[in-house]
Amino acid sequence: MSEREIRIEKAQRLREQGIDPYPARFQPERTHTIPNAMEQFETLSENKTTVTLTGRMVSRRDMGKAVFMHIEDGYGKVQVYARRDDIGEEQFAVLKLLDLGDFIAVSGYLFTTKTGEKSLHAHSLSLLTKSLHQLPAKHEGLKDAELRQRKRYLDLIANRDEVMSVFIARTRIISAVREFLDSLNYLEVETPILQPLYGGATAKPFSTHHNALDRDMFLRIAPELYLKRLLVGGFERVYEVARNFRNEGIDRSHNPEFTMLEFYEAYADYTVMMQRVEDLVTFAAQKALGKLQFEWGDVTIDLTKPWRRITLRDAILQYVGIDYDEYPDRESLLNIINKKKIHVDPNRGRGRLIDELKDEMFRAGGIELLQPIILYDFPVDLSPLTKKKPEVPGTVERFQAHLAGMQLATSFSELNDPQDQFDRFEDQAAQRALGDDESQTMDSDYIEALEVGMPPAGGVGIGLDRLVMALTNQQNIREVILFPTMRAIEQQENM
RNA sequence: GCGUGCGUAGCUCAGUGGUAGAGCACACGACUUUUAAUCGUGGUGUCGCGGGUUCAAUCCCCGCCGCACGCACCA
Repeated sequence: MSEREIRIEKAQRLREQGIDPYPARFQPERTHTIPNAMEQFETLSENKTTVTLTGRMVSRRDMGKAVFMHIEDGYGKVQVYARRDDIGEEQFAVLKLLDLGDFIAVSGYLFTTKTGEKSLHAHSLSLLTKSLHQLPAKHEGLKDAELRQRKRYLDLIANRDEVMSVFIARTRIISAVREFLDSLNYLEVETPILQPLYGGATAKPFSTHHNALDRDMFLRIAPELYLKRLLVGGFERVYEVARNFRNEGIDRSHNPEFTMLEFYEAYADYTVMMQRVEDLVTFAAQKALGKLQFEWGDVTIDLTKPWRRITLRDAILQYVGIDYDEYPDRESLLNIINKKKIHVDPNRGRGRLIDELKDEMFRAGGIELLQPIILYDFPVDLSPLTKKKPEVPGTVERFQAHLAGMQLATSFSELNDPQDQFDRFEDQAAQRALGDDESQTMDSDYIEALEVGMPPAGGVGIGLDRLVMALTNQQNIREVILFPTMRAIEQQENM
């Protein structure tokens, strides 16, 4: 007989004794959360005040006519001491049918055991929920990475402190991000996830079909083009905490669905947005986690402002030893790259080659480049939505913030010249025709919006999952996403 | 997508070409202040799935599935 069958039978025996293993309500009601009761331990125990605590039974030591156990609620853990003489024959018999994992309510008074543990001395207890499965072994935890992600509830139970603290941090960070933007009079908005055209980033989309409209649609790869339509409409500062979907590979820093913060500000340019990014990240870190220094593996990352700012050109020159401005065409740049024995895809355009040099830079820069850094002034090739920098031909007003070696934010002065935007889309379409299936598609409604007039504006996209990774020392994005995308496995029958 | 590694009890892990083990958990018993409680007794199983080699496969080979890591792609 399996553990599950044993527990189902126990539930049946409880029912036969008139006890519902899944009661709709219980009396008396919970009086305190566990930490709440512990905070008031002195007073409550002195007066032997009756308190009722609830939680999942996570350990248990049977001592004949008495039982010690620990119960855990959403906030803390406490030991319960239940003697037959205190709770009575009937309830003690019920207690004998309870298992690790069951939720119970316990009423009694707080006291300190002779070994010094603050505990709850039960005078009555009741079953709230019967558990039909064994909990993972308490001392080993749940280590299997696959099980941890597929059955996150088990992960949360077994590795409670570590796992819960990461996700609590995540929520606090995102709350702090909202607080920061709200305080600057940014308006949080929602834009379509289901889109007739996808744009705002270079990525492959997930496509789907709307039956009633008989139309193919896409899950958004970015909210960008909608948010900027709102600038056209007259909102000056908008942001969205946007779940995006990109039909691409999965690795330690990529999940097919991920959360991106985008915010746009009229009358600002990318230099203003640099300040915003620094301020936002440091505010969120300080507010949510109370510090600006963070462990990242063996290194301490320091978010203290100001962050290092360097042009992409200078950074690549410093760390890779190539000044790409000296190689203005694709062939000469590829030539020097090959001479330096840097491995790149030889079929790339010049912009892509520079992008690869940027990656090479982070490999070469080592731990120095784990610190926050802002790289600015990018080649125009890869930035179809970015305003050109008038002083430097071939360059756009764009920056990327990197943290812990990951690209954290990308930002630019938003292109608002409809003709220029049209030409860039055309250019993208040409690249698409050449087989680049990630180039952006012509969005003529967006062009029309720009024709109506979008004020000059700066915009930022920040990968919030990655921000959380950096601030919680998690090296894999799946550790900061509660239910990361998994491959399908055949469903177990009878589960 | 490619390469490497891994997949054994509920959990954490050993192990072997001769039909599978430990600790925890679990079952039964003892114990009314224990806390990795203790003591006694007893099981745990499609050894990821499918095929092949072999007298015999959990082990060797092939394919598949899943996961991890690296590369590619991307944020």
